Amino acid sequence: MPVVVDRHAKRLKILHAAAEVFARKGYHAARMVEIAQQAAMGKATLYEYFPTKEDVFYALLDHWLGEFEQRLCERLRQSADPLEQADIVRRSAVEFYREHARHAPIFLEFWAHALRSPDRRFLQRVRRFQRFLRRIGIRVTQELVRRGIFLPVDVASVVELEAGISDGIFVAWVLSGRRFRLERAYVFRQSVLGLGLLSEAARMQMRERLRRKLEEGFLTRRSTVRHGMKR
Amino acid sequence: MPVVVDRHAKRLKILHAAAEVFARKGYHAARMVEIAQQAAMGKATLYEYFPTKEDVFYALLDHWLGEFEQRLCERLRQSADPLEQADIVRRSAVEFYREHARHAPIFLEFWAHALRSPDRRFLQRVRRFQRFLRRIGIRVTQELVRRGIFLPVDVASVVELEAGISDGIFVAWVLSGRRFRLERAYVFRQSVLGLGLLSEAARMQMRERLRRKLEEGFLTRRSTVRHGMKR
Amino acid sequence: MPVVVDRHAKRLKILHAAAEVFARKGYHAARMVEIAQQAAMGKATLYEYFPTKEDVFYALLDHWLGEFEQRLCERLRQSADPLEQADIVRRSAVEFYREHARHAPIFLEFWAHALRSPDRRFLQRVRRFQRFLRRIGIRVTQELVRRGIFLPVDVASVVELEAGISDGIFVAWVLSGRRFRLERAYVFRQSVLGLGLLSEAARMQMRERLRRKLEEGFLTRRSTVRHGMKR
Amino acid sequence: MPVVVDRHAKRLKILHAAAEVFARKGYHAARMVEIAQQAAMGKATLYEYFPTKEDVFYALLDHWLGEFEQRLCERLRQSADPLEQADIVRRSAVEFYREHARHAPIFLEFWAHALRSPDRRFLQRVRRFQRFLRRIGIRVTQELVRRGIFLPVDVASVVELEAGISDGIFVAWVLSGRRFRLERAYVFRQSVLGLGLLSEAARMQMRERLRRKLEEGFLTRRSTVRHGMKR
DNA sequence: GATGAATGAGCGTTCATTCAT
DNA sequence: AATGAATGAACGCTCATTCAT
Repeated sequence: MPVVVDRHAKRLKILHAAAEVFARKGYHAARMVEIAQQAAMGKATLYEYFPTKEDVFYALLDHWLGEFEQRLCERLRQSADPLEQADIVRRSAVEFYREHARHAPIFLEFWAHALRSPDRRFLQRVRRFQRFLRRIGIRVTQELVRRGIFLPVDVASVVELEAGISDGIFVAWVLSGRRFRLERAYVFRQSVLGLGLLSEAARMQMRERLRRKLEEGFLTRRSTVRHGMKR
Repeated sequence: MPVVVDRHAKRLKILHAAAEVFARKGYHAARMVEIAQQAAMGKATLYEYFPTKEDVFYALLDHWLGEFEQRLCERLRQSADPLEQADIVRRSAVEFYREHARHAPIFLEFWAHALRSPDRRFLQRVRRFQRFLRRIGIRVTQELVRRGIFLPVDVASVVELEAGISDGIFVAWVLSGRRFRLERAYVFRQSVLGLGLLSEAARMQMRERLRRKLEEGFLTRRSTVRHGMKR
Repeated sequence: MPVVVDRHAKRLKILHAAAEVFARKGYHAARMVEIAQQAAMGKATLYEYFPTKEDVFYALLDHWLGEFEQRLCERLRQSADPLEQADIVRRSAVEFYREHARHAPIFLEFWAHALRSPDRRFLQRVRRFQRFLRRIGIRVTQELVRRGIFLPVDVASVVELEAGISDGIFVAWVLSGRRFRLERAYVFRQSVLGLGLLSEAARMQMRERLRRKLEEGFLTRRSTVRHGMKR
Repeated sequence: MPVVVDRHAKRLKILHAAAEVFARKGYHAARMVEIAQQAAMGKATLYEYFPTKEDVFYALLDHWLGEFEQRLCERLRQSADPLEQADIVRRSAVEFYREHARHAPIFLEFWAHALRSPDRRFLQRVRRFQRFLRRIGIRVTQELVRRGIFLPVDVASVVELEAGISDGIFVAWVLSGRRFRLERAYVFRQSVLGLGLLSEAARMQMRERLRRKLEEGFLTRRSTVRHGMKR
């Protein structure tokens, strides 16, 4: 039993080390020996836990997505209100990305890798995660429509769009060198979508608040993307 | 003079070959010899045109982005109306992505590469392209606000969001195995944003049409992401 | 501790193998894989011990010169008499060259390489060795002058000349296909220099013996250079 | 006929260009394209004159040695006195080396190459040159012995030694970074050998002059090898 | 005759993985 | 279980040489 615990802890240690090195160098430029050094263990020990380098990469993907899935499930269980749930999802995503800010470029590689590796696990895992997120999104959105808060819309499309926006903001954030506040961008997104999707009644109620958000934007003076990009 | 033409034509031939191989295998797994074979020339000939493999990769990025920039500029010159210009941008983007559907995963790699290569050109080029797009977006959006078509909003943030959404839809499209129609997704996005950003007056006018779009969605029955993902 | 021994032993094994291959093919024509085969190990193992081919080459130079320096130092410690020391130097040089007869051409390459490689270590090492030899030569010659055995001469020049002669004989020996006895050539050199540099008193004493050497020469009938060169 | 002249001139032009590049980079690091550029002609044109790179190298060796042989022959024809002839040989050698000071390292490479190239021409040509020099040396030395100027010595050995010394001084000169005056070193050599080989009668006559040379040495203060070597 | 464009054979080096301890 | 030493398969790149004009 303690052996199992140790084994699991060591696996995690390797994954954390791998995350650092992958983030720093990229999957291909990362060397197994660097990961081993980062994990403060011998090179061959890695192979006791993962049969190949690609398996380490996959395990990292699975670990992160699984962790997020689990955390989100737990939190959603604490509220039945769809609006609150929408907030939980958004906050969880932001939190997750912020925690892994250093590792952000790895996600782009996961996607690229998933699309081309003969190893189908990557694409399958990514899609499973997408289905997971979309399922939640659909449940929440359907409830919003049912309650008359949202206009009658094609729920699946809205969710697909929201998910895409989420990834898109993330990409922009990473490529900009993380020069804006991710939370504010998500709130801004929410406001725009809200103004677009809310039913007339709900809209009337929230209009002023949302418009103020739109006027504010999310690109603060000190960290405006446009300025940051000038160099 | 014919030499110049030949040289340029051969450069393009190499880039097209490289695009195929990079798309099929990914940048790292792509072998120079494969690119040479694909281009129906000797391996060393590549090196007459590009000093390193990374230079081929960069040249491809530059070629595609430059091509898009140029094409978009030409088209925008043909209209002064901001609404039409917004349409031109959207249609050009969709057209570009569709043309390069086969090469789509390469863009994810460009991004990932830009974020980590010691070769700064990649990031610089990507950011230059982003500035180019955002500059146009800002001009168009400002005009829309000025004319009272859009609500008063933080224009830079809206443009940043729109750009992010655009990339996000593209990522979703690619990861889904291109299971939905890209144009329809863009139109859907436009409708949601429109309902969110339009001034009351403009909104009244277009509401019915936009709502119908929202009800329709962009995930057709035959090519729904959820279905596609079942496997 | 045994690890260190092994590591050092393996390094030497590689150097010996490299010496064979360099001697057979020359530095540039020598292939790393040949050296590895000669050393009965995998190609990559070489790189565990030496980062580049040029480093192997340098290590060989350093190893040989260092070995000679060390051996010579030890032997010189056993005698304080300058005449005996001159003999020790001469005998050590001959012994060294004979031991490395097979590798002789490599030395020409060391010289050529030292003169042109951007890697300054080669030239620095060769010059350090020269300084080492000249320092000893100067000490010995100064003593010979001080004791009145040699005429008053510019010691540094004599030593420089002697060193040059030594290298020159070596080159002639190698280029002739080693067709004369190296020791005898060195003795002959000693006799000529002796007759030239000895003071009158010393000269009187040794004249007959030296003249006999001069009459004998060092090109034996069986291995005359002129004969060897007829083809 | 004019064609032949042109062809010969162009051959020479190539050889001069090759000499520069070989001297700068060494035989192996020298690129055919560099030689072509240095010769201000197209790369393929070289191949109209020399079938391979090694042929250029050989032609250069042959050109230089042949030039020297021819020049020496002409000069020797102008005097019958062996002492004068010895001077002519020495002066010609010094003159030759000085003219080709820039190319000096190439000679080390000729030697190294001759010893290992499967192309026997190199060794044969070098040895032919050695025979040529030794033949002259023997004639001169025999005459010196016959006239009683030199002691009775083994002429072939003396000549072999002298040739070796000549090469040795050259090597020392090159490796030292040409920090001493080559002529003075040769004169110094002559003095030492003279004092050693002259018969009693001749010795008496020249003793004072030669001893002064020995005291002077050839390492001038400003350009002493020892100083130069300290760095 | 002169040449630049084209090329494939070849090599140094890397690194994921295995093995012996 | 843990590891450093060993390794071969693999690849980017070079360059002497050839070829088409």
